[in-house]
Amino acid sequence: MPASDLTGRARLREAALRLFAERGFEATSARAVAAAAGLSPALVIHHFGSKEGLRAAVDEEVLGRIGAALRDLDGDTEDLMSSLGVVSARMFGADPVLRGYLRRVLLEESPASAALFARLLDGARAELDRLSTSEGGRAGGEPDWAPFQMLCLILGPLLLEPVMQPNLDRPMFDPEVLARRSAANQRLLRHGLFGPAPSTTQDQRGD
Amino acid sequence: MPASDLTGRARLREAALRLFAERGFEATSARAVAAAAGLSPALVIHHFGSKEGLRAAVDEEVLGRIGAALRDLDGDTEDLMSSLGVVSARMFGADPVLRGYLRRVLLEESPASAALFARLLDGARAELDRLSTSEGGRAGGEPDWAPFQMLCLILGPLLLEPVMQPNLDRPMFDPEVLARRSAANQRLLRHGLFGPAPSTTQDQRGD
DNA sequence: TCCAGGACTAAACAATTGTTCAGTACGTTG
DNA sequence: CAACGTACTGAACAATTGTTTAGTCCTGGA
Repeated sequence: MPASDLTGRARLREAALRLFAERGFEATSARAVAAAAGLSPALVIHHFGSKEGLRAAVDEEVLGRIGAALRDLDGDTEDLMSSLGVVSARMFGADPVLRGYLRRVLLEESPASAALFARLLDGARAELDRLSTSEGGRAGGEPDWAPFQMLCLILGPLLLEPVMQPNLDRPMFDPEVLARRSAANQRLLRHGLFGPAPSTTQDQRGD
Repeated sequence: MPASDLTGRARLREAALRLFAERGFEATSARAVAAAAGLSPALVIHHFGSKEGLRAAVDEEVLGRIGAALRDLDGDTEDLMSSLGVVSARMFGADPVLRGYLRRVLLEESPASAALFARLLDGARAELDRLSTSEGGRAGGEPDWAPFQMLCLILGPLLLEPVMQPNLDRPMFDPEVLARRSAANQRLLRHGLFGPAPSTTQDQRGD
């Protein structure tokens, strides 16, 4: 039981993260969180002031993890167009709980979620700028929409996982499946759906 | 007051659709639905058996509307690649309430939502088949992922509307904005992000 | 006319909700 | 040792939840 060597506050936060991701915030009672942490419901108030305070703490924790992962990423920009794919793989792919929580956060209209999305959008824009100069050409179409399109391709699988997974025989975020999807996304962004054939021995990083 | 000439059952269902779309199912009380419809909470039980039954009725209504729109669509396949864009425009674009409800439905893992998504996926697949033969070439990359990518581009704006809208100065589903986005999506699917320049006098249908 | 049935309501039900309160155990500091 | 603050608890609080019950109103068929 590795959860038990955490402080009570942290145990509550972890349990809340898991339950909020599974059932959503409204559908999760403070009692359920406390029970999952093996503690008294009154502790939620004692540590976080209110259930809403608990949500804020979980939000902060999650956004912190994402921020850290994004910061780690700036170091290894080995290949163009690969970075956001690595994010998607390392972060979204790794932890199903984090995926579930993010899925719910991105659907709300809280300032925090809008800020997170704006950050992701900036990342995509920067990546596309680098990419377009290296690719020689100017950005196609409406350059305003390109970063958004890119984000749709990356976040789509995250958001649609619950409805898409039943149509597949393998886990969507299995490393191999994710790598193949990333490769397909790269090809789409570069050449469209009907571009040159994929080189079968291509490396499988990036997005 | 055009809502008042509906039967009580329909008024409850409409109010529920609106409130569920706004706040979500769990966060909406049966009393709130009844109050919005100007009726007694007991009527929810009388007409639908339970709050869950009300949700089922709303689901059926919404899926019915979508099904009808999809069926209407089969007639006018004027141009390749345009159909799903028209769906997105006519259906998702038209009604913000429907958008909100769909957004929430697609995030759940109910059998109904998976079935709806499977239908959309089939539509995308069929569209891409038609498109790939007309386009001369075989489908690029992993043809398994192509329909999913297409759906991500179409459903992405729907799902991400709450977090994306704050980054824009015009409504995301304004007809003109939506047309421009559809055109950008078409170009991406055909030629990638760095393909030929957009012909400025292009018509604005499709996706 | 009577009456059967559906639409509809007010009032109350038990259960669950977030939260408060009084109090215990415990380590730290004076 | 005393005092204190912090982690923590069980029991209770008021409010809200979905649902039930008993009953009223009204319409349509016999």
